[in-house]
Amino acid sequence: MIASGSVDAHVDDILHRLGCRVTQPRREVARLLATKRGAFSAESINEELPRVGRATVYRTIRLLAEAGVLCKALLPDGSPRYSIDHSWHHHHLICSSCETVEEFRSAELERLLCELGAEIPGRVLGHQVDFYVNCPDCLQDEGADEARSIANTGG
Amino acid sequence: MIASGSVDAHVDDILHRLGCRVTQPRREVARLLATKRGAFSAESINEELPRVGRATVYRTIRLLAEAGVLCKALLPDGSPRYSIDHSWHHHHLICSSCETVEEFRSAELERLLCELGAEIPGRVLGHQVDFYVNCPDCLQDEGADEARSIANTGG
DNA sequence: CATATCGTGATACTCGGTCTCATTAGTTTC
DNA sequence: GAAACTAATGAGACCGAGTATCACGATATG
Repeated sequence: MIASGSVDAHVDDILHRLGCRVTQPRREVARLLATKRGAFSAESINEELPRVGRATVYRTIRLLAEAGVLCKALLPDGSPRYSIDHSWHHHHLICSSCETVEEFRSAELERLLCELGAEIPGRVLGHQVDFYVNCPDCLQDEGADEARSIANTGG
Repeated sequence: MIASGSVDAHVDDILHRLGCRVTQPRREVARLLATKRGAFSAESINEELPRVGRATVYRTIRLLAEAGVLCKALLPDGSPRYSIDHSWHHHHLICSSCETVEEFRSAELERLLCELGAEIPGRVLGHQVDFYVNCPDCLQDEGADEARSIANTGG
C-alpha cells in the first residue's frame, strides 16, 4: 500500500518535469492510473472519472504515453491498451480471449532485433514484438468447457 | 502484365474455395486488390469502388484477410493497413512518415521467437514483429529539408 | 426454371479519439 | 495577496474506421 500523499507528490513531480501545469484533473487521472495493475483502455479510465471530461482524460493519457510513463500495446484488432511502463524496454503477451496484456523481456531477442535493425534500409526508430496467446486462466476455462461438452455428448 | 481473364478465374477460384458465393461486387474488390503493390487502407479501396457499397468492401476485405489472402499490419496508432499476403510468414517494416509497409523475413528471428514461445505460460497463438522506420525515401526527403534549412540560416 | 438463401447496399449506429471554443484555474509578477 | 497572462478544461460537435440492420436482389441448386 502506498500513501496517497506520496503518490500525489510523485504525480506533481512528473507533471512538472513534463513542463506542464499541475492541474486537479491531471492529478485525478494520474492517481487513478497509478492504482492500475494490468492494461486498461482509455475509455475505462474515462468511465471511472465522470467528474473529469473525456477530452482531458484522453489528453492526459496521451501526454503520459508520450512521456514514457505509460506504454501502449495494440490488441490484434488495433485497439490500444495502456499500462504503466515499469521497465525500460519490454514486449507484450496479449491474451486473445480476455485481452489482458503482460510484459516480457528477452535480452537475446533485443540483441537479435538490434542486429536485424542494422541490416534494414533506412533508419530504424523502434520495434514492437507481441505474442498473441491464450493465457493460462483462459486455457483452464476452455479446458473446463471442453470437458463439459464431452460429458454432454456422452463421449 | 496479367491478363484480366486469368485474374478473374483466380478470384473466382479463391471465393469458391472459401465456400462463399462468387458475386460481382466481391470480384470487383478482389480484382482491385490484385492490382495493389504496397499496403492500403480499407477506406482507400472503398473510395476507388464507388459502385460497391462500403459494407461490402469492408466485408470482403475481412473475408480475404481471414482467409489469409490479405495480411494486416497495424500502424503505430493502431490503424490497419492491408497487403497481399505473398509469403507464408513475414513481418513488417512500417515507415512512420509515409506509412508504407514492407515485408521482411528472418529465419533466425523465427527460430528465436519459437524458442521464446515455448517458455511462455499458456498457449501461443501467434506473434507479430514490426519495425518502425523512416524508409530511405523519407530519409532522403528529410535530408534535403535539412540541407535547405542549413542553407537558409547561413550555416 | 423455381426456389431457398446468401449477399448487397443504404443507412444508422458504435467506438475510440480529436477539435473547437468559451470558461476556468495554475503560474508568475509585482 | 491581487492582477494578469495563458495553459488547461470540458461540453459537445465532429471524425475515421468499422459493424449491425434489413428490405431487396443475385446466385447456386434441384
